[in-house]
Amino acid sequence: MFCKRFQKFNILSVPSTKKIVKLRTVAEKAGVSIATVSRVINAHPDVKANTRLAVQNAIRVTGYRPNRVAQRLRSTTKSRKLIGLLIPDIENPFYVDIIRGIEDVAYQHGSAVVIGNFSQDQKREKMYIDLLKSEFVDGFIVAPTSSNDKYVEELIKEGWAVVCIDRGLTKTDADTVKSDNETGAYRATEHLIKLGHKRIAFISGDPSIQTTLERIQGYKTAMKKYGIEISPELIKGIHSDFASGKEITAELLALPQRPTAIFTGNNLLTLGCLETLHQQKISIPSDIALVGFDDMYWANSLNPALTAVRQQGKEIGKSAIKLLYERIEDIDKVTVNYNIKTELIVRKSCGFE
Amino acid sequence: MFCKRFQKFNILSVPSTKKIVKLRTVAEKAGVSIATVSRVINAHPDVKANTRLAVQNAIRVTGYRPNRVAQRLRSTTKSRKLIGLLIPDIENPFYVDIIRGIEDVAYQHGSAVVIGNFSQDQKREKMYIDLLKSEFVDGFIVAPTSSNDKYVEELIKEGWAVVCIDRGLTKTDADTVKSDNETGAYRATEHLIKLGHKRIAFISGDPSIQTTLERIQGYKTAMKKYGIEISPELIKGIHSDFASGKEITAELLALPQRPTAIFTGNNLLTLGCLETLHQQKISIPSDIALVGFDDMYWANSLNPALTAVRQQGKEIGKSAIKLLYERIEDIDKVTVNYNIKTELIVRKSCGFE
DNA sequence: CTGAAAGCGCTTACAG
DNA sequence: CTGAAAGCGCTTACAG
Repeated sequence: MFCKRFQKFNILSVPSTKKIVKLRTVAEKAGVSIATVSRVINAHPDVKANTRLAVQNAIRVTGYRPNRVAQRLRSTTKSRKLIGLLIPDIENPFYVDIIRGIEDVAYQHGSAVVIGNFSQDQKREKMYIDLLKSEFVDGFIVAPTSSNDKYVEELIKEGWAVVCIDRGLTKTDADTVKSDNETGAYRATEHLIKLGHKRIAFISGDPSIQTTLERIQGYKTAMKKYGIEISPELIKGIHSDFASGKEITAELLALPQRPTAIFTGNNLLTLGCLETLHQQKISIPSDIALVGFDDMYWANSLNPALTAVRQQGKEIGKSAIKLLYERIEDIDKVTVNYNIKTELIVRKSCGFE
Repeated sequence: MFCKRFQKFNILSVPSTKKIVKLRTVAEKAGVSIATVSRVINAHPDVKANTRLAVQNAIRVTGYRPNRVAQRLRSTTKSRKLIGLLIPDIENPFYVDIIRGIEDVAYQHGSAVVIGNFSQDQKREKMYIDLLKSEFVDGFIVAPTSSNDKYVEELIKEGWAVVCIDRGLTKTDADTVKSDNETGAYRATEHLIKLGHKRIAFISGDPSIQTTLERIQGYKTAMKKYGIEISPELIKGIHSDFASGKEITAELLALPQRPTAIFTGNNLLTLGCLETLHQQKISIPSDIALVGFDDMYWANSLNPALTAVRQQGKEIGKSAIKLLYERIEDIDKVTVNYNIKTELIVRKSCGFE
């Protein structure tokens, strides 16, 4: 058979079919049954040391690798090292940080991660949930679309191992790992207040998301604490994306009485805000001070460098997958809530204290 | 049985085991054999219309979803809609763009994507390749670590469907989708030259990567074309990351004869460069002009907005997965090479023409 | 057009 | 401690 694909490599070579070393091959090599080989692979204790050695040797010699698909189909009880990850918006680098943390731990455990990005679209979310169920993942890490995301609730009720990230669920108990949004927003607002600002705008992001509400709460608490009146016109949120940041900043600048400081609710909003500010030649921090939620990798390359609330995205990811492993191990254990602490990184976009 | 997990929801509820509607359930409901149900699911033509309707109805009523694991184990010939994705560095947002393109098309096709981020680490790459093989993915999309990445070559030789992204393979024929790096670099350099610059530095990134070499080539071609002498001290590359960008910029600035313009080889290098520039209070573009390879989402939020070579990351991803589907369909078809065009986006970091 | 049966590569009681 | 056998949920020749 002639194979175009390998012309460059060797004109006579034939496409080898995918190599298939099975349990049977190893068993024959080692002179035992496939059951015994299976036991060695699964570290079953009741195998004689000599037998184990012989099998391990046969595995090495044959280059055997278990077929994970067959393993997954056969065994219902144990974890088969496939994790489903449901991300609301892969364009938001905050989630990429989380993915990195998850992937890091998954790699240590030999788990594979199947990713589904649903772009805040419920239909798409549902499709991915169904798909991941059909793939019989061990469990799900998911950022629910809302705090009463019915698909995620259903998943939990059906008995799947689920860990929520970034956002929790109100009606159903679930392990949750998120940032301490309220404190983070509080600190950022307080920082601005201490610098003498009173007209502080908050570009909040999508107000239907719990995270947004918590950040608004933090902002308000700080304002109240320092006895500053809260003007509703200064708290604005539509979506949590770049375009909204841009647009709302323009609205804010057009206000009869301009804010002297802006606090943006996430990294995309910050970038949108910056674009408008630069376009209108507003200088930071002399004309307007700026703090952003999310301390991204580019924050220090901005001019001026951005003062920002750092969320430990990678840490959130790591905690989430560790919790998921525990949940897989014991589906009925008490649920926990992790509030990963945030940190205000003071740089130059608010001026100097 | 008491279940802590559902306390909040309903103190009496019991964890339902995962719902299992199988072929058998549907078959009984429809009064046919499981073989017939299977045929309907797989859109086999030889099913009587009435039967098909009855089965489809039973599927709907029972809420049946095929077990993809069993499907994958059983059927060797057809695509089972699981794609393996091997990414060298998920921290580089360029790859995130690619992932988005891939995910977009995968979603349309009902494919799941298993992701492996190997952080430029060959051992990790190997582990993920083995893992994805064991999962019997339909095919791989991979950015090889180098142009003679032996693991990827092996994969192809073994008969797996593989599409390379961002970087090609020299010794083995493979479908490849990448940016037209040389032209992109050429245009950026030419832009600087036309603005009157002669001492143009190029912070190239990791010189062991093919992509880097192509960009260096583009830079050199432009310099020669316009009769400008190439000073080796102005072409520097270590790694393709933030730290290198920062470091090399500092070296460049310390040169007896400073460059008047810098061209950075990727988005991470650009950010590193910017940090050093801002720290040293070098003003852009009046002290130094800057062009970056990669036009990221933050480019327009910089001050000044960055002139950059846009790579169509999302487009690369889309083309790659489409090619992969074709390759899965026909493993022996002639390989193709796509050079996705780049575009110079002129903004303000080089001054005005 | 449809069904009975074999089998994908494993795991896991069960028996010895 | 080990093996023979059943079976996970499907697909696919084969026979009718």
